[in-house]
Amino acid sequence: MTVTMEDIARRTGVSQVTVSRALNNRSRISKETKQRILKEARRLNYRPNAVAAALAKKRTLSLGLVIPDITNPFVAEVTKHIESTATENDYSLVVYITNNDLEKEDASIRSLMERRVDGIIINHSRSNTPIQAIMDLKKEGFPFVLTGVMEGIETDYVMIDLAEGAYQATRHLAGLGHKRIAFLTVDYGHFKQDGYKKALGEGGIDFDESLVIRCRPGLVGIEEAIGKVLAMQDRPTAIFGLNDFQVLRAMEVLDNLGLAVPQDMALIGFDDVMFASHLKVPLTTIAQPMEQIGKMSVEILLKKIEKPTHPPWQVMLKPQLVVRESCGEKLR
Amino acid sequence: MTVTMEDIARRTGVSQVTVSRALNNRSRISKETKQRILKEARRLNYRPNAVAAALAKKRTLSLGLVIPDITNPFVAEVTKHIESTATENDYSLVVYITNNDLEKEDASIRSLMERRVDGIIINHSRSNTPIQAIMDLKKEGFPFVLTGVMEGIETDYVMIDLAEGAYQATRHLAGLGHKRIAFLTVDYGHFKQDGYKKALGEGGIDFDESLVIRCRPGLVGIEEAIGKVLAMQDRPTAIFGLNDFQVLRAMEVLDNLGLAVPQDMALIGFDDVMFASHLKVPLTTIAQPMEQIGKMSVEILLKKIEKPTHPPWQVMLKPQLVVRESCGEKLR
DNA sequence: TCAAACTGCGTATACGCTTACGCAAGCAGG
DNA sequence: CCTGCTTGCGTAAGCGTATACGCAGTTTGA
Repeated sequence: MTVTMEDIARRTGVSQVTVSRALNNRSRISKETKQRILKEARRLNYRPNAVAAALAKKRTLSLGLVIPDITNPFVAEVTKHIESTATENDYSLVVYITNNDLEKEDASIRSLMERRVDGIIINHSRSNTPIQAIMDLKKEGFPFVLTGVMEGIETDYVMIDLAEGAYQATRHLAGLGHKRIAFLTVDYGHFKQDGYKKALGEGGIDFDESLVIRCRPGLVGIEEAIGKVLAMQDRPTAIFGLNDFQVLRAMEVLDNLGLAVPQDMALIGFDDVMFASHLKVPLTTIAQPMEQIGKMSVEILLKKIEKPTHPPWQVMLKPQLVVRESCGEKLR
Repeated sequence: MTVTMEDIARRTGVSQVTVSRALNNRSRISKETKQRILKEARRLNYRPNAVAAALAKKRTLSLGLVIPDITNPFVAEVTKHIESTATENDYSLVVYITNNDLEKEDASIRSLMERRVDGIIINHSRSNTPIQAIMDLKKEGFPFVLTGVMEGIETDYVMIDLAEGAYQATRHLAGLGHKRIAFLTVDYGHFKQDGYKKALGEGGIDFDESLVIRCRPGLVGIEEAIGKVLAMQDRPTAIFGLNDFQVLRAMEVLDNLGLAVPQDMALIGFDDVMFASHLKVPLTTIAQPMEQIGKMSVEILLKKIEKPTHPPWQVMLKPQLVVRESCGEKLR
């Protein structure tokens, strides 16, 4: 059915190895036989079998990507750049979407290992909950890169300076006169908390433990948290800690309650996603360099594949405040 | 380095074939040896080599996906359901993003063929420009499904009744009193045109050829087209034909010119993407059943893989008008 | 001018798994 | 007691490619 090197060899009167040499542009073959073989290959519509090549070379020329939610425009944009960088380097991308399900994340990574991808990029959504499959990758020396970090394990990663982002966000809010700024920690909260505290300090505002609210994952988590914020006596005037995608949900909740942004509640996002500037109330947010994140994670992974024993490459990228309207004017 | 069935066989004193039987849960093996083998496999931390299995079985248990732009929330949402349906059936997904580049689309499909994925889902962005790689798929009997259609080739597909969608959209606009409705055709325009004309007819509005404007691909195409619309004497009061993602760009252009939606120009989208209801002016649009599109394209592809010679499965899904604010109230 | 290097191939083997088939032992039925 | 089926393995072959190595003939260099 499908044509193999053997077929071409038979028809051109050479050995399979010679065909391999011709097709892979190797030396030690004469111009003439090479041309003859290439011509015959084209005539037979030969398609190299990458599976067989992978088995022989122990290299699949494919990378794995594990992400929580492609529907989040931030993830989508990063994915776009991961894909383009991968294909530029002749790698294909095997994608798994976990929906924040840790079991599926674990299963996805194991599946990628069995499929013998050359390396894996993981956007691990919960920095503080380690996952067995990732520990295994580390232990077995399987090349992988984290987008973000996982606590308690020394790995290659590309991440954002979250403390810096949180600092900029909180400082912005404080500068506008907000004193009670609720801090919703969905994940990576502990990184952000440093920046949050620092900005409060500089603004002469005391840190209030009751203002930091731990969210459960998923959109319900957001709703619950907003509820808690609104129920507080001495109600906060601003909320920080959600990413743009989550802020969208928060806006919806507030809207349903007849509360206006930013008059009744200031909101600040994280990511600076495509639609952020197009919202009813354009979103003030912390921009992340998505192209860089994507590009660098692939580049680091490829380096790791070359030198698996090299000490971890770790990149920390800077985020940047983008002021729009969701935090409003100066208070009073 | 990595442990194989051979290793397990040696350590348990059986043949490699017996190990294969144990691990793949085949019959003709005693409970005891099976347990012994499984235990040893676990002890050695054995990971099956899917590449070798694929070569032997001539089946990779992976599907290819070719999409134009993962950054478009419509595509992202469909992709999400494609992925989940694929993994539910033990398939992995190899994703290529073309950025509307036909050459990359062609290359992506060829790459997937060489990688011997069991089938391919293609979101071909230009229904009217056939692509050689797709013709080859067809000719060689390689299983694939189109999300949308390609003219001049009989294939399996899952698509939306675009004429119906266009009809609903145009009727809605006509019902609000719009007489001059610009029709921007980016792609699949000829399908939509039928519905557009039908609704005009019912509304007692003459079809005006000059109102249909062909857009070049990409965001610049949108800008140009908007420019043309605005430059027309007897300027149209509404624009139809763009998808939600493109409408976002249109809104931006209009906004920059100080034109208000819907007062100065009514806009209607296509897709009903996640952010549509959150925009400055919430978007009236034609909703597509994204989950169904994703699920069905995988299901059809899997059927095709089972029976490659079966006549094409072709599914036509219904879209639905969602009225919000971007077309405004009744005119006058 | 002769050894050394290079050219253009072929043969053998490996990659890790699956599938077809063979074969001895055990067991049932007549 | 013999036939025929079943159980529990093993052996052989194959999937399509890459790599190591060998070898005759030719070219190169001092």
